[in-house]
Amino acid sequence: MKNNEKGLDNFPALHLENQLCFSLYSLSRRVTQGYTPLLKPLDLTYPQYLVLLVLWQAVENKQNKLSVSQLTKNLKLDTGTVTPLLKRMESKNLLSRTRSTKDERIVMIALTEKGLLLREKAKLIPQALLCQSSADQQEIFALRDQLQKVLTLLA
Amino acid sequence: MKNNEKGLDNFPALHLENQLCFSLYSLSRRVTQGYTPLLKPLDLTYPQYLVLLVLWQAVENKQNKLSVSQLTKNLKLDTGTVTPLLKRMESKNLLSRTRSTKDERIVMIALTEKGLLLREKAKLIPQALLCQSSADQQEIFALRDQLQKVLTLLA
DNA sequence: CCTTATTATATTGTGCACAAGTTAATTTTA
DNA sequence: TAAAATTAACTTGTGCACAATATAATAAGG
Repeated sequence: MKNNEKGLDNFPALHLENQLCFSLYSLSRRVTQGYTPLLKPLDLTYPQYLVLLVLWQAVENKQNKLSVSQLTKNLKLDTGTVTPLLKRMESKNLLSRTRSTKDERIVMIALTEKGLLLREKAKLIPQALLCQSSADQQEIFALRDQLQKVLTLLA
Repeated sequence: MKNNEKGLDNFPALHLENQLCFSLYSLSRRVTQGYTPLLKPLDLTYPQYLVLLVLWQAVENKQNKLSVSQLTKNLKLDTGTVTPLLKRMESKNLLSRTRSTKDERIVMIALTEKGLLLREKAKLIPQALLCQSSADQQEIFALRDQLQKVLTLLA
């Protein structure tokens, strides 16, 4: 009887621990889980936090409104994800959605006072995560740069 | 008027591109998107493919059954994710779910013939992805090892 | 103009992901 | 050995993620 009739062949390329994809997938979820307890007091989910990061950064550049498409581009998510996400955030009074008068296809997103003020609490989060990670800052930055490099290659 | 009344403070730690978390999150989704066109001909989603990877590897170790909890441990997912995932795969006739007689709390998962044979098609996938990635194998392995290292630190 | 194409957002349907709570079987312990 | 604790899997509810499609407004071409 041949080996493969018993399913005893070796397919090392198919082993879970050999796959970059699985490491990425696991670590990404693990990191999100690390954020959860810090975001819960702010009543935010992780994707909602990412939306606020983009809007807060826009404010620093004196842009107090972003279109939905600018947001989806920044977040690298599609409208099927972002539209309901923004609606949930609107219902929590974190931002407003207003249709542009110049071009009525466009919906502009602006932070509310509540959404802007949340930044004061959120600014403590990155440092808190670094502390609990026991990985030093150099390593985190190196990994981030390597990930961005691969992401660019795939884009 | 003070600077922060206009929201013009700088919060570089809150900038999207400075956050490891966002790079991980984006790249992980991007890699899954790379798998999708290759998995579609096999009628598999990415998490379903991961389940099969675990089961195929078990077969190589002459284990033709794994408990649900062994699967969740390998995949680092919780039962609320895995139970419905396995039911969908059972309904596609990729695997069987049988309650253990020794301990009736335990449900054992085994590949069907169809699930086992799918490995022959799936074994082409890792190489296909490497080819389209334009990143060389050394770099992929280095990144994978770095991710696993961080994952261990956080575990 | 008026049609055709494009763009911006929204909707629908499926499949994860996970917190929280449930149920039932087994193990531990008093 | 009966009560308490633990374990394994399931269920429920919310929130993404994305493919595919729809709708409506604007732009482009004839």
